Formats: sequence, structure tokens, C-alpha cells
Amino acid sequence: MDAKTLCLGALALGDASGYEIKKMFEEGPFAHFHHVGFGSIYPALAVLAQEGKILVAEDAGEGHPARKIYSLTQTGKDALKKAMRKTPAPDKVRSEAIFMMFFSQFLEDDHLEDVFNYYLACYKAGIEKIKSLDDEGISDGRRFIRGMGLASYQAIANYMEENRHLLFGTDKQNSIDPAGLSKRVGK
Amino acid sequence: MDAKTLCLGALALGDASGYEIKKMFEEGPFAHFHHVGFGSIYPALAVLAQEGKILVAEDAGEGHPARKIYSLTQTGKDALKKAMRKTPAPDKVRSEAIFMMFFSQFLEDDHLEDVFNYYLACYKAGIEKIKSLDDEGISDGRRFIRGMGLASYQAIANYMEENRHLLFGTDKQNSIDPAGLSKRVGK
DNA sequence: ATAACCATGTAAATGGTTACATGATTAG
DNA sequence: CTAATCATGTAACCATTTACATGGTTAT
Repeated sequence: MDAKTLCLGALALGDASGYEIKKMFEEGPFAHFHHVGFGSIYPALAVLAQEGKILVAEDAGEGHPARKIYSLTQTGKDALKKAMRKTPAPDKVRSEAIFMMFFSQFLEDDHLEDVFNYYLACYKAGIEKIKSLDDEGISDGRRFIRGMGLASYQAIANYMEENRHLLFGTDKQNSIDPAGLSKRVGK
Repeated sequence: MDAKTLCLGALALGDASGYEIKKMFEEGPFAHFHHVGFGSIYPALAVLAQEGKILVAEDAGEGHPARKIYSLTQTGKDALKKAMRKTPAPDKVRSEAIFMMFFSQFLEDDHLEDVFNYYLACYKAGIEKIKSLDDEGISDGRRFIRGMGLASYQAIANYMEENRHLLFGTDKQNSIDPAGLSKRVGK
């Protein structure tokens, strides 16, 4: 799913500027399952407009800098539908925080604690964020995914709070592989 | 976190070939929070070996094609530790399946059902996979992350089963925005 | 004033994915 | 005999990320 399709999806929720689309992926409705940066959004929007999939309206701005408000055309809607008419690719997750906690034995105690606290705080903030939203008037899919995000965030935050001791409880062994370094990894 | 660091992490779990490292990210211990393909692993391994961070042992193979078994050196261990001495980047998730369920109103009924069933089946398989593993003798971090993965997978699978009706229960409205297409997206 | 935020865009660099190319071994 | 799995590697392509460049607005 490329930046173009993602922008089409964002605009299916309502007209928006590139800046607003970015916010939808950063803290808005897509935040917990997709990401796009400016460097992908602006070029994607330019191409989409050229292809007639979106329209541009210049907003010379009162109370804010000049901006461009994009809106979906029928061609754009069709393109979005077509892009979703396939088997979804498997989820791709990249979590440095989990990688670090996985290798907790390699980290300084205080750094491990920082990583843990930072990560837990992210999930708690996410939970509060979702809870603060109003579910009235949104689509079924959106409501379903919102609930799913909340359920998974809560499960993770609960797990982290209840299992802190697994990471911090025991005495630290400052070695990678106390049982012998050159053991082959098992099947 | 680039492919080199990821390979270093994989080798911290025990000596392995490039092929085996791939499997660790596909179905092994890293499967639910990171991904790397062959096209990243083999070049990364070559560079790592050249930098003295890993050693190569040719295994001319009995019962399998020839392969190269890599092992971490002290330099490699230090490099892995150093790579983790920083604030972790925010998680990056890309889920086409969630994107599609979010826009359920755009999908044909049977396609939506396919996507839903496929996605639920992935999580159920993940749960069984984790449950089948033996927790004896693994590191604290690894055990902690394994439990966290299980908790979040179970929360998602449960949510999906209990809230199916939110996606399939109501009559389909085959329109993007029944309330008017050109409404601006809210703050 | 100054920092934070709103707003748009480009170019270079990085890095990952896909396709290609090859070949051995094992299970049905 | 055929498909699946084991095994390694390269090159072209594609996409994203980062840095750069610019400037208006709002709150402290």
C-alpha cells in the first residue's frame, strides 16, 4: 500500500491539506496501523492531482498560512476501491523498543527502565486518546478498528504493568549467552 | 534499526546461516515485531563479516545444500550493545488488512469477509505458535516479549470474534460519505 | 522575542523489496 | 517425477526518510 493509496484513504474521510493528512497518520485515525511522512505525502498528492484522482482548492488563508485543500473525485474513489480489491499483504511491524526489551540483558539497567517507561507511556497515551474520541457518526469499519486498537493497547499496557518484574525482578547477568556462545540456534 | 543490527541480534541467539536468520524473522522469535528479507540479510552479513563483527564457517553440508554458519565476535556484541544505547524510534506498523477493514464500506461483502477471516486466522495461528513454545532456559527479555506478544494477539483475536457484528451486522451502505462528500475533515 | 506550530515543497541518500539466477535435498 | 524446502547471492527498482529551504501565525 503506497503513499498514494494512503492519501486517497485519508481524503475519503473528508477534504484535507497535506499537513492535515500527515496528522491523520501521526495522531489521527490511522495512527496505530500506518505511517507516512511529508516527503511521501506531497509528491503523492501532486501525482494524484495530475491523474485526476483528487482536486485542489487553494486556500489563501485567514488565520493560517496559505494551504491547498484536496478532495477526492469519483476517479479517486474508484482507484481507492480498486487498490483494496486484493489480498492484504501481511502486517509489517518494526519496533525498536521491543527489540531492545527482548535483549534486556544487553542494556544498562537505567536505559532498560527508560525504554520500558517510554513504551508503556506511549500505550497509555494511546488508550486515553482513543477513549476521548466520540464514536457517534463514524463508519462501522472505523468504529471496529478503533475498538480493536483500544483492546490491543489495553492488553499490552496491562501486560507490561503486571509483568514488569520479569524484566526488572531478577539479578542481572551481564552476559549474552551464559550457556556458551557458540551453540547453534535450535530449530 | 537496520538489517545489520537485526542480524547481529539474531546471531546473539546462537550461530545461524542467512537462511535461518530469515526464518527467525518470518516465524521465529522476532516474527511479531520485525521483518527482514533475503535481499537485506545476505548483503548485511557480508558487510558484518568484513567488519569483523561476525565470523563465517563454511558447512559443506551432509543432508542439506552447502551453507555458511555465522557467529558473533566480541566486536559484534559490542556493536549490538552500542546500537541499542539510544532512545528507540517509535513503532512503525503497516497493516493493509486493518486499512481495508477500516474502509469496510468500500469492499465487496465477500472480500471483506475474506480479509477478516484471513486476518483472524493469522492471529489465531500466532497464538497457537507462541503457546507451543517452551519457556525454559530463555532470557528474561525474550520471555517477557513472548508473553506480551501472546497477550496482544489474544486481545485482538478475542475482540475480532466478539465484535464481528460491527462489521457484518448492519446493512451495507455502498457510499463513502452519505453525509456529503465535500465536508472538511474535523480537527 | 522566541518557541512552537502551521504550511509546502525538493533533492539526496538510504535502505528495502522484487526479480532473477542457480542448484541441492526431501517428501509425496 | 514433482513440488516444496533448503540454500546463497546480485542487481534493478522502488519507496521512504532525512535534510534542506522557506515563510506565516500563535502563544508565552
